[in-house]
Amino acid sequence: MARLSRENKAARAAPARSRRVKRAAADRPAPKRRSSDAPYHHGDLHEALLKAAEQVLERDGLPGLTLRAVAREAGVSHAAPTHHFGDLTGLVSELAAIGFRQFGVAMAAADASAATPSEKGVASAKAYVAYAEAHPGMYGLMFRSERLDYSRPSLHEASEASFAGLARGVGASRREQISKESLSLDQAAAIASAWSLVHGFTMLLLDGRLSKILKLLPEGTTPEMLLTAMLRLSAGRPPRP
Amino acid sequence: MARLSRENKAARAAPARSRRVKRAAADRPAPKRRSSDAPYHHGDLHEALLKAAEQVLERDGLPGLTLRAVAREAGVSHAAPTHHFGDLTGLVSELAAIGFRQFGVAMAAADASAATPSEKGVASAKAYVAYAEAHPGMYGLMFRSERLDYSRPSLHEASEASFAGLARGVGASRREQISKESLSLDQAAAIASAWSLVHGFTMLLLDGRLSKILKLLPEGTTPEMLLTAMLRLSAGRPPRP
DNA sequence: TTTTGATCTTTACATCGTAAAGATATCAGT
DNA sequence: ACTGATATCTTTACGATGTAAAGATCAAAA
Repeated sequence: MARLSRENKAARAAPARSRRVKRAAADRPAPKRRSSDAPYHHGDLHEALLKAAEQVLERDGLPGLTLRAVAREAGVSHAAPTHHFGDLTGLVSELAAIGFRQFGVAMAAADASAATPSEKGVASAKAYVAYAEAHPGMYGLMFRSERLDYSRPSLHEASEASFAGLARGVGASRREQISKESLSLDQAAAIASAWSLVHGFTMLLLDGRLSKILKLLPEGTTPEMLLTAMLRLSAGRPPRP
Repeated sequence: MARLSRENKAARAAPARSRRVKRAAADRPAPKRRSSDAPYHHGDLHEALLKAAEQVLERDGLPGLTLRAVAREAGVSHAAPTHHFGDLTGLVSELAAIGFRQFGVAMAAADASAATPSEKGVASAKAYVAYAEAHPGMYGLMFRSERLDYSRPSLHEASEASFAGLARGVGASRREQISKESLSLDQAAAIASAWSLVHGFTMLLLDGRLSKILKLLPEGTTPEMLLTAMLRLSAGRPPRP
């Protein structure tokens, strides 16, 4: 089951160097990249840590995303991230905020690429699922992590923006303005339905819970084709042969 | 002996009793229930551990569900669960199987309580969400835990049964038989849509991501009312004032 | 140049999962 | 009834993790 048992599999770089060399700035961490984008003290941690965290996340999944693993990946001591993010919740929340921004960009691009409101809806839904499939670790972090702190401004704002985009898209497909003050039950139901459908589909797909359904479908049917059929249904169209 | 002065933060029950009395079977663990269903060695662990695990889960959430916390709750040593479940994955998987069975019972009851296929669908959907609201820890364990082992027969079978019930319900509402051999794209889309909608709604609700929408609705609008409106929409009914 | 403060490293500790060895009670076989 | 075998539970031990605290190091202000 690949319990990931020993965890020693890292130990990639500089196992012997820690002899307390003192002085010798050229011998800094730098086990990985050493590009010129290190204009600061030891380099631009904060940014480097976030990149390392995303790599660890997509490589080892959510359970592998630990402060120490990120520090290893970035080639710094295990306590270095603390100074930049406070604790694991801090790091994870900042990373999730980045995810929501990437996600928002992808959704906006899909929306802009389609002409009619109905086409925009389909394109957005496909982009939604496509993002999750391309970045399953990130999507899981954003939507299933118990360690997110939404009181952090960056995360709050980024996720808020994602939601606003969704609400605007649904409003457009209904040809009405979505107020920021109040919603009719019907508007709320439309928004919640769209979000629930696509979010639920994505979660079930990432969790492998649709594989049985997909296996019973004609050879070569992709998740995207299934999603398309679902959207056709919920749009009230007649079944297609 | 009786080190035990470690991990005392809980210490909810019987904190003084661990005096190592040797001999004296009546003084066994039994810090909690002491019913007559203890026909075995020290009592019926396995069952007691599962009950303790559910309590810990619903009290402290998924992150609080640790092997040692369950052992504490049951009043046994921290390594006792290992012998019954192998590891944390084992315990968690068995507990999830129990959850799927509870869940299946609730869904079947809802289905049986309604008359027409369409009413059955609505009742089932409400029962789905109601179960998750009543047992948020369990639902999270079943649908968002990364530590489930579906190769375990009990879990595989229990979750399989849940899915079969869902497929059967959707088939009934479409007045057609769902084959176990193959599905049409339309049938698959109907099943996946129903599941995605209700599962997505549940996840978003439990994560608090619908609270903003609910807050913009007329005073006193409950999640269930929102769900009802959503189901009305997806059934293709006209909006209701 | 010297001091200061931010950045990073060491060290330390409590908790967790898990393995292994020691204790204890139940049961089978005589 | 006694004795050994076996399942059950406890102790002990180890590596991993998050996090706090103290020490070291470097950029830049003074």
